Amino acid sequence: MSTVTITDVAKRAGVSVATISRYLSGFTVRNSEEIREVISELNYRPSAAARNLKSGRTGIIAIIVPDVTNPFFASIVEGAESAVGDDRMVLLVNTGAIREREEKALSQLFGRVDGVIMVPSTEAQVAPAFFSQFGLPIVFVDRVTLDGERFSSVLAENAKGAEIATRHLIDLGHTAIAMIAGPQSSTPGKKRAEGFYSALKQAELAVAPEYFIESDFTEAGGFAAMKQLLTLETPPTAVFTANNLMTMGALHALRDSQISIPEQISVIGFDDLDCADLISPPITVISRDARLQGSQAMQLMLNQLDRASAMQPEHSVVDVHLVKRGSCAPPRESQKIRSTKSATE
Amino acid sequence: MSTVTITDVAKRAGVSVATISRYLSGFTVRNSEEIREVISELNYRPSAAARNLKSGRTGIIAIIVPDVTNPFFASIVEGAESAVGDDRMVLLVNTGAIREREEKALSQLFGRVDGVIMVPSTEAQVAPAFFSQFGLPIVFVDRVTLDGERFSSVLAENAKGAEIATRHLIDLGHTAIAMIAGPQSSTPGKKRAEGFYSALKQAELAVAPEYFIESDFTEAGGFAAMKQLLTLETPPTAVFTANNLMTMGALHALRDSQISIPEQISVIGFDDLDCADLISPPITVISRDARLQGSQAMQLMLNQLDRASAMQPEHSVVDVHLVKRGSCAPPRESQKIRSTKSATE
DNA sequence: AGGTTATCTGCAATCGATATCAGTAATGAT
DNA sequence: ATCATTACTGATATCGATTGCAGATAACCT
Repeated sequence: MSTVTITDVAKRAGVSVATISRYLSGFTVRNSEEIREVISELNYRPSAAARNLKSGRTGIIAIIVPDVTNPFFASIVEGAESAVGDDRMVLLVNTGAIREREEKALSQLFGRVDGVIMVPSTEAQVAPAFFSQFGLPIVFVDRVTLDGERFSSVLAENAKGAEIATRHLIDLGHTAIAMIAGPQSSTPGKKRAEGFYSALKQAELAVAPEYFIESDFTEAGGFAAMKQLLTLETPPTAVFTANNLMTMGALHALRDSQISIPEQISVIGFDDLDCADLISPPITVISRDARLQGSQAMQLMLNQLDRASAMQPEHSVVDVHLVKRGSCAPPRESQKIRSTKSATE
Repeated sequence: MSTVTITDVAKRAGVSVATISRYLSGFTVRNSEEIREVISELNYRPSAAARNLKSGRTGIIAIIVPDVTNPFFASIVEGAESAVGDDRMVLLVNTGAIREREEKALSQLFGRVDGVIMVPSTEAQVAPAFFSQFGLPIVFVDRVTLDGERFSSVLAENAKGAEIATRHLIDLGHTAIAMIAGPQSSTPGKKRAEGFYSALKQAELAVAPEYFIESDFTEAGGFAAMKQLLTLETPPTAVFTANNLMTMGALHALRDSQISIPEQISVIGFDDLDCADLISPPITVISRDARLQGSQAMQLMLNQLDRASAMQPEHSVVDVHLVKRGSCAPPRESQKIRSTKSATE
């Protein structure tokens, strides 16, 4: 039960600790057969702590996410985990999107891990810069911080995706299009809003300020925002929700108010839902491969770790694409007329 | 940039390393003010590796799950994470339910962590026994292994939940009830099947072997199983799916075959779905608090770590309850006649 | 003042592995 | 037989912190 060390193995095998160490490192030693036996007999496992101390490496890569129960972040984590390789492991930190916890995690992590993959909750974060000052590599996923250019990152085509979504609604004939946006202090929140405005501008559509609601990427936020849109004198005929959770919230709000989709309102979301195709109607979304984003982030991390330590940051971007299902349709004639001046059914 | 050690601090402050160490451990030292300054000036962080080596503790608790992208496991992880406290962190291992990877993780983990919280994919697992032989605490969540009694665990009321689900269908008048079960080699797979059979037996209903399909807790498995049930000469009028993913799969199969719920078949699942209430009809399920399961598991782990090391294993069980939504209804008359011979209401 | 605590300090051993360095045995070449 | 080369081996310093021990200083008591 008490821990068996390399010294115990050496004694038992009648050689020096140096020889055991060499055997473990793959060098050829005289009586490797006997050593193998002694090791399995004593059930010896080299102490990771001692190795860390000598080598300065821990073999652990941290991944910091706001919330693993969000399927999107779970996929990123899973992707990163899948790419980590055999000789390293992943340490997960869940911050609940609370900035203090992010910073505290970062400081606790120092010395325990070889690098950090991070999905920051806000761009205003400064800790990473401070952190990397000590030479620990950081890779950002999905979001960056203020000085994000200095670090490797794997983003998504946020603006493009939002543009595609908005244009899809425009092409269907909608002119009263609302957006339930994410926090403008976060990368995807900001970029998706930009894409939305850009598409409207290209179509020369006026932007009604009450059709743009900045929410918080949570289901409750999406619910509240949708409810607010429904109280408007002339509610929009289509709505673009900026992430999966807010899409869920908006759908709940619509169901709660007994508004039918897409007859009364069209809905398109950014990021797929687990059950988007089981909902009636199936929900049209902008989708991208979150798992790939995670594994690419890990790849970038491994590059920094294994190649030269002073490397240029690499930036990678994953594709988005439109998944047409049944939640978007042309506005009804009455709606189109209504949209400018009159009331609801 | 190069790492600053306790020796650097000692030199700069003009005292011995022992004094610095004592300062860090909270002892009163003569010139603590100056030491504080030097530490922040040099931005000194004690090396976790060196501490680990001396103390034998790592401050890291591992959690091994089959798949974090399964919302149920994600909730367990989140719950565990939330209860870990300030001076420890959680290391996540995703095994993809592959047994080799589980065992490999276990052996890699040894020496890197203070304890392991594990959701084993099969009861046949023997590695944990081998593992705990070295004195590392293990807590099982949701599932146990063969010698599970010897370790702490946090299970759910699997059999009871399955019984409630099945009885709910029986009470609605169903007699031709099928179950899409999980692997009988896993705890929840087995227990839920037991609950199913037990409820049928209490109602004195015959058990048709073709109505019991052992699947694998995956969406694809649920899909295939449902398709198979639909090919039967007399398909069941109700089906109980043993986990969230298989429920999704079954729903996809039913949609694919254009079978309407609950008119043509009633569906009840074990474990809630993120969007169970957005699907039409909303899906009735047996639900339990996975997050709580995770946090309780962490609590049990902390007990073992902080209290006496030679402690009796503790066993905890979380409640389940029926969430009635719209996917279960009495069988139609025509169906009832077909199924065996008679009916209830 | 002298003696006894109480409080703090530095030295050095220690945790368990790795890596350097010098040393030994075996092999081959001449 | 001698020397060079190859192929291992063992003793030991080292990584960066913690801790037992003995010594030093200050505080307290009679």
